[in-house]
Amino acid sequence: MILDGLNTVQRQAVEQTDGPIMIIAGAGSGKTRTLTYKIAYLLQQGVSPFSIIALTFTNKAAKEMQERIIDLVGIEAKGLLVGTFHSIFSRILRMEAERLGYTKNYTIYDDDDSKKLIVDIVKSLNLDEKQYKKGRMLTRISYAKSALYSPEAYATEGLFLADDNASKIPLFYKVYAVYQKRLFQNNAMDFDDILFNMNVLLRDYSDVREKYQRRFKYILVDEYQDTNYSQYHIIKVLADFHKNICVVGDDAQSIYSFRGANISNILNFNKDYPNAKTFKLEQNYRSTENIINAANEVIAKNEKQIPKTIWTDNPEGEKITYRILPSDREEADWVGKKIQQDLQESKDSFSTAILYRTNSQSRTFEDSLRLKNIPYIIYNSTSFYARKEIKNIIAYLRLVVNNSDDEAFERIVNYPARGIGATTMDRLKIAAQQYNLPLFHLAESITPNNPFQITPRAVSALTDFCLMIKSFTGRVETDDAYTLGKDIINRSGIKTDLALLKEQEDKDRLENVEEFLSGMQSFVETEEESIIDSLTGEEISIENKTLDVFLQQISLMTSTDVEEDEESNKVKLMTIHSAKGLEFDNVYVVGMEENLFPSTLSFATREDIEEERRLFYVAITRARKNLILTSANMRFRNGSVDFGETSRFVREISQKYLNIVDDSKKEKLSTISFQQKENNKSFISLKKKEPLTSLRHNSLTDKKSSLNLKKKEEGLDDSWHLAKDEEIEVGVKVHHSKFGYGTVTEVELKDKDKRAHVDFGEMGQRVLILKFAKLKIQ
DNA sequence: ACTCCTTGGGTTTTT
DNA sequence: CCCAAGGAGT
Repeated sequence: MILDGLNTVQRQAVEQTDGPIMIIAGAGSGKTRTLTYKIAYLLQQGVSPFSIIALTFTNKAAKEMQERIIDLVGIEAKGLLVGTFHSIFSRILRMEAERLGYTKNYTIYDDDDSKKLIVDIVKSLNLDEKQYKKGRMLTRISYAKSALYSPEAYATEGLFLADDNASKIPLFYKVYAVYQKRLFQNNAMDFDDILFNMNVLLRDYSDVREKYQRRFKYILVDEYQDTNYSQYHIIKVLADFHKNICVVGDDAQSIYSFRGANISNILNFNKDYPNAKTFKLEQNYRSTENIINAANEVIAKNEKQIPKTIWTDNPEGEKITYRILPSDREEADWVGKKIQQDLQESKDSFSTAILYRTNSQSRTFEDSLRLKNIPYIIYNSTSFYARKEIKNIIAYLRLVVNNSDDEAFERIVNYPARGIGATTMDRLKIAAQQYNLPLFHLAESITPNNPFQITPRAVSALTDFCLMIKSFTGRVETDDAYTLGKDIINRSGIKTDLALLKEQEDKDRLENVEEFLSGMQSFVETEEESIIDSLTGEEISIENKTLDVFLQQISLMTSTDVEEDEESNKVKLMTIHSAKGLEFDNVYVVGMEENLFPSTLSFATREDIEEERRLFYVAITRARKNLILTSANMRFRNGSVDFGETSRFVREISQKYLNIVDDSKKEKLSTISFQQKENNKSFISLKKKEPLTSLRHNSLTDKKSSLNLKKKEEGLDDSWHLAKDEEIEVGVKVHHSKFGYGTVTEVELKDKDKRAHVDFGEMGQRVLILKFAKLKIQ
């Protein structure tokens, strides 16, 4: 019997097939295991795979689940609908798009596209771009959509309007309205639209609603604590007929409120479904006892949570290491060296991750690992597809598939250069706005004597361009993605353009293009999926290997969606957010400093701090065996230097689980290995005699910064010298290599270090630790 | 029309 | 610091 591998609660949760079910699954408690067994169990009970839908947050989680189910029950699992909210609903929307006025080839806009569109709109409405910032606009639009407020509904909601007024963006509702109109005109949806429109579809079309309500007899939702209102509502509607809904989540791991996730969805599940059965998976199979104990201590500091006791049978394990280092560079250096040692000790197992709060922290670690020849992979939110040359290719593909895609049109109409410059584009855009038409449709019908003052030469260039695109468009339905994509890349001139250039950078780009093409090829070569509903014989969907399907797929891909062989035997670098759901033997949580983690931006409210704490909880519960926390006393951030105190989260762990090593007070040179002295001579010499600024990340290559340094040093004559600690007194004039001239306003002794508060005038008030600051004095 | 350079602005997390 | 947008020069 397949349920043998489960513990009592897991088994109960699996065997309870019908009715509303909530599974509270602590970190490492076998959540995925329970979910996959549950689906396997349903199949074994004779439930058709076509009547099961399982929703996850990442493609990776979906893929893993699907594979594990196939392992359990074999080929029968085929036809199961397992995927992310966005991927499954965007597929359903493709089939039903016409009802909502889109075509099935609608484009999915990413944040970049959305932001460009917003800038355009803000300009056209003559609004102040500094007040109506694109990022802010997008966040607000996203917020409105996630709460299911259409532009019309938004404009009649007094609370929103009052808030916009108070925030000095009273016309935001207009931006939102035009944004939505333009998206629609472009036959495009942003990420939130996929969920929003799914809601509209279910609300307005009873046949569609009933079809899916009846079809999905069993609905399973992973990471339920991270659903927003829009997602919550889709699930609620879909489950309304059979009411077999099983949600799995952990309120302690809710970390996405910034994108609208609402923790009350999980906290209030029992209110929505009063007869719901709740199961708590509390035994942790992943981590050592020390790690679990520490994690429990940390999360106990939060007020809002579902009571539960996470425990483990695992051995106590090593203590958690907390190591303090002098600077971000030395932090990265130390982590690199430690990983190198670990590697030498256990050659075959290679399960190590470096987790950080912000993407920008990856740089120093990347440098450090590269220097030591340790293979690594960075999961960055700006991934392969975000590279310029790839974005250009994708824009071609998008325009071919969906001629109305203005963002794509603008991006490539003159790449490679074909004589369609800014003036022409401005005129074309004015015309398009006048007629409320997509750019392409205007461009293809324009004549030499047009009323828009577009020159005959430009008209001819535009016509040629449109004809070329159209010729490809005609092949979308018939050709496979690879054949068509290859032709587009060859005939558009992109390849020739890159091949002509001789710089190494262009060669790299050309290589990326080839890689992209081979990605298309493997997409085409994977088996075609045709899904037939075994109950009704109805064809549910056919995923042909055409370009439109390819595009839809890649627009929902993220940096974590890489092939397994690409990530095996590599150190994995990612943000803590991306690490959710993953586990590693060795986990380094770096940058454990107040202001960085928790982030300054979270200090405002208790809720925000609690979310940061949950994030920390997620971070430490990724570790199976070894957990290492590090912090740096000083760190370069946004061009200036930060002095960080130990994060409050570290202090929330009792000493009995911690092994604290303060490596920041030692003579710095002693921490640098022989190998590095060889490789990094100038780094050392800089450190010896230069002030702080030369420790910057790029000190070896960044010419600009050394120039800056010189500029600031100019005017310092020989009478200026490095100040001794005792020379620093209130009122003394000092010079700092980065901040310039200043006056000491206060001197204090803290953590055994003498610190000076210095007023640098325009550069602001700074608190400097004297032993690092290398202040000069006359 | 294109390229290079300067300037200015942002700076948490992402499907 | 890093990027993107705008300006100046070719």
